[in-house]
Amino acid sequence: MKKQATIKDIAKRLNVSISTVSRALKNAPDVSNGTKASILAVAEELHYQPNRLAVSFRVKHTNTIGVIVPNLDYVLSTMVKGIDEVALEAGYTVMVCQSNESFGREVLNTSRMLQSLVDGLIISVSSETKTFDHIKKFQERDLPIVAFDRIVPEIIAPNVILDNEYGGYIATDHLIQQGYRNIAILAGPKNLGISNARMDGYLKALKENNLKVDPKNIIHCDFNQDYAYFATKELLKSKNRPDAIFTISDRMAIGAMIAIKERGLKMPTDIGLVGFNNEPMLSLLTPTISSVEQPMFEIGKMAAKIFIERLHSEESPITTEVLKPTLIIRESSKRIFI
Amino acid sequence: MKKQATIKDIAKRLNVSISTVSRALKNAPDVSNGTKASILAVAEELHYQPNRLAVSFRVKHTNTIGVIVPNLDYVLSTMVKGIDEVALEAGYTVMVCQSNESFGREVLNTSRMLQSLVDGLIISVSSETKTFDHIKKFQERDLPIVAFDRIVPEIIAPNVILDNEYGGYIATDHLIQQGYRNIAILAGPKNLGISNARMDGYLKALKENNLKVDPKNIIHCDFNQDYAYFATKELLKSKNRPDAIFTISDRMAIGAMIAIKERGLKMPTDIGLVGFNNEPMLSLLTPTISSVEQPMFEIGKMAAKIFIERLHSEESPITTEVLKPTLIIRESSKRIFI
DNA sequence: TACGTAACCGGTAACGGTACCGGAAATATC
DNA sequence: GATATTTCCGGTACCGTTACCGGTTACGTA
Repeated sequence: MKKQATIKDIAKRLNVSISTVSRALKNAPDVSNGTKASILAVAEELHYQPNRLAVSFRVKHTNTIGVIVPNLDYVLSTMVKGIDEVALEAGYTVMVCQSNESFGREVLNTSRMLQSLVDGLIISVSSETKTFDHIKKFQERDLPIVAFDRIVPEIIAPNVILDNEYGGYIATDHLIQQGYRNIAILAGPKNLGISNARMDGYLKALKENNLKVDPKNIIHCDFNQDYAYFATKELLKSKNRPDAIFTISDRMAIGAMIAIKERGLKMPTDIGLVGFNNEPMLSLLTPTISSVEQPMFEIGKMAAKIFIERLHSEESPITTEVLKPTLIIRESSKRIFI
Repeated sequence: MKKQATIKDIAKRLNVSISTVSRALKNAPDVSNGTKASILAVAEELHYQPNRLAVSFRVKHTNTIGVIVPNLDYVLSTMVKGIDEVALEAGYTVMVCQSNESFGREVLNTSRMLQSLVDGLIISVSSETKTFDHIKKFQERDLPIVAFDRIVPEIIAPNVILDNEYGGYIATDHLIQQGYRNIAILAGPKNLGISNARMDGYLKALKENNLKVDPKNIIHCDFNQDYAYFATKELLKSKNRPDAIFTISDRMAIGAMIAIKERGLKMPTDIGLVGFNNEPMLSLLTPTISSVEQPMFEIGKMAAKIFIERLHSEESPITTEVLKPTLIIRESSKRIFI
């Protein structure tokens, strides 16, 4: 039981040629129903399993799609689940690799994938990634790539991303509607795409509501919780302290929350807080925290869908799909009850 | 730039045979240093990339290891990260698939992996999985498998699991040390391995401390938060209500916490609570919740390590590695201060 | 009857490598 | 100087499958 049956075995068994077996197995039209049936029967009997490696080697594509993500946190892993969903549906196998936010890892992964002939790449680039030659190699081989979550500049490829500006806008606008007037933003690192986009939304909302922008209310800091904690602590010390904070990630919101509590301020009365991503834990905190929710699953599905389209029709247009987030309002920012 | 260079191309270029090129590329001893160098140079120049598919096809193994997990939650995804770590180190590529806790998906995934000739399987089975033929197929083909996280009965293979009994023990013992005497357990579904093991630890701790077991304090319910909430609600109504609860997952602990708060009880004074897994959010709740922490990363690394060992030395012994969890004590159970 | 046309099937090359065998040249051994 | 031994390299079969090119056979049509 160690050796796997091949089409040769079943050909021998029936005294037909391997070509006939090959055709019968893929239900080609030029095989009689009789032989087709007997071939199928013998295949069943011998527990024949096609050797995908041999097929892939022959036909030069593998029906597997490479997926590279910086990590598998809540957001990314549900996006991957979305990719998985439609890929499986369409008969593709998904190969997931994590770059761990490391450029080196990402390059290694792309190289391995290229060598094993994945049919293309769906990628959310690492934060370290500044050059894109490793990705361009896919294009040189005419393999489709689609970027999601984080967009890839310099590369002409479909993108599936969140409308980050809109996310920043609805979060800020909501705070304004709740009567907050001196709203700070804990933005991410400067020059980072999503960070700036979310901040643009913030600025737009302020402008639309005729609120002036106070530079002191715009804080750039790392995504992590501790930075946000210290930044908030500083922010709350100032004489004209903000009465609301919008953070562009939930982790940062947590940091801000801790600083707020330490300062003895109450949410939402003294100060409002809105995060980004809507991680499940937010509804467990006291107070529960408002957040902007991404359609993660849909983003994943969309990315895979577009990928498969491009795989089939050589020159489908290169689009960038922008999905809208929704605001989940909870206690931390709900000051007005109607 | 569309076609990839092959050893044939570089052989032609140098007027040597493809065998020589093949040998030179893998640094075989019977090629002179001179030709080796020139071959390497030309390979570089032509951007030669070995076709892994061709190699795998020829040598009948792929240097990729299949990993199947029920999902990619906090625990599992860091275990996968551990697997990734050592696999990459050892030159293996990892192929991760999620079964979504579905038996059908799991079977599909194993089948695809078998067809694409992964070198073996590292698996945490889905909760639906009751039959194991799809896994046995790997063994029939002499492919190593190792089970982790959830053990696989009926299959003779190395296991890497947590010492769940010990986990239950330290959690319960800690509660006892803190002066709690009437300790309930929210166990998982009956007949589930990890559930029973953790409960055994609970029972052992009670026995060692000469506390009698009250059957009403043992609740079997689903892993999810809502069940735990309702179960706890019932539990707290009884006249002789427990003064501490140990839940075998953090999700359940959350459910219990909500019920406790609703009832107006204070942790840790009125009632103690300990969860399992130590998900990051626990330290953000009020009160912060104690929990048993798994060495997730280590479990993943260990699984991969054992896997690779078995891959290389045909008959290394079949062990089951049992890693110890540690207890993280937080506010929800810390009643005695020294 | 003869011929054209489907319908069906077989033979074979090829995909990119590896492994094995064997041979020639260079070197060592006596 | 003849033989034995390395050292280095080429030839070739082969892995499992598909694609392509033909060749039979059977059947319909004139």
